[in-house]
Amino acid sequence: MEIPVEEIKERLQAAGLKITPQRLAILEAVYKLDTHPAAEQISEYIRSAHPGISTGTVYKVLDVLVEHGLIRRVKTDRDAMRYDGILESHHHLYCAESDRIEDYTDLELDQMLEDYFRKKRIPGFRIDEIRLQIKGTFNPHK
Amino acid sequence: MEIPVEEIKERLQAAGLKITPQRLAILEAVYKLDTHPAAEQISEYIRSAHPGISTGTVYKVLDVLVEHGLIRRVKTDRDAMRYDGILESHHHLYCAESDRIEDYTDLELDQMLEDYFRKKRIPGFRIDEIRLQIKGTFNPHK
DNA sequence: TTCTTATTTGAGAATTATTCTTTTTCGATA
DNA sequence: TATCGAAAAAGAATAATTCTCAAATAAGAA
Repeated sequence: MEIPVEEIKERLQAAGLKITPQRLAILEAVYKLDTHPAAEQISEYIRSAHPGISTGTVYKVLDVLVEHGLIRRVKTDRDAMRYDGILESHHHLYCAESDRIEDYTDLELDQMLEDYFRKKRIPGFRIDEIRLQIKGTFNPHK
Repeated sequence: MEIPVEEIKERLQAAGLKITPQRLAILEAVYKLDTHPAAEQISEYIRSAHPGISTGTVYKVLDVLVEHGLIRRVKTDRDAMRYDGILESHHHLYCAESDRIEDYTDLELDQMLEDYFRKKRIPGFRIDEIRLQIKGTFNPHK
């Protein structure tokens, strides 16, 4: 996912956020590291080009970006919070062995789920969004 | 979910685990607290009856129980890891407002998903389990 | 039942991830 | 370009969890 800096600036601005070098660097990092990185890995990545950015800033900026809907949190059964720059509806493949998370997009599936829950309501609950955690193994021994 | 102690002992034994008062208390607590408790809440709960159990032990025992498939981890977008004593296939309703997690069991849905993924394979990935994170709001204003 | 041994626990220090506080800096509008 | 409120830096503080190691104990053997 290669997004030009201009586009990133526009997104920040559209969200009503000031454009700062730190925000640019961090948002760009989330886009580039399409491995659902943790804050730690984002820090590490941006430090090569922007050595001055403090850890606290990374966390704060990530929070702000999540609050303003520019990125998403992805939680695993493991340790740290991870982040995802893709906003389109999608699901995740989790591999416990490798701790890898991959995106899974499937419009047909989404349609099926939407149809299903339009008919079958859940009493006392209004659904905003459905995400599948698909657990399994990458490259299973053939 | 009221499970007799004998049954809990059997489950531990069936998993090849020694029966200790700590394990009994903790597993019982996860069953009783059917609110997807965090380690902290489990600690607090069992301390009333078993004041001596140390925090480290709670974490260690929870790990062991997860490893042996007696309970499950449930992670939210928020802070701490939470635990779930229900092993039957089920999904979760997340309410960001109240931080509540409720179980959602739907065999028809499970069947639909199973049928779907039997036909539509994901290349290079073997599915073990699918969990839905259904995000929304409890008791939406009518 | 008592013994034996590997397993488990307690205690608290250590680590990790994250948040908070204060001061300083800086982006954007006028 | 001056101003002001927002954002960042620094690092202390907190929360959740893990680790270490000595002491206790469950479960099978004798």
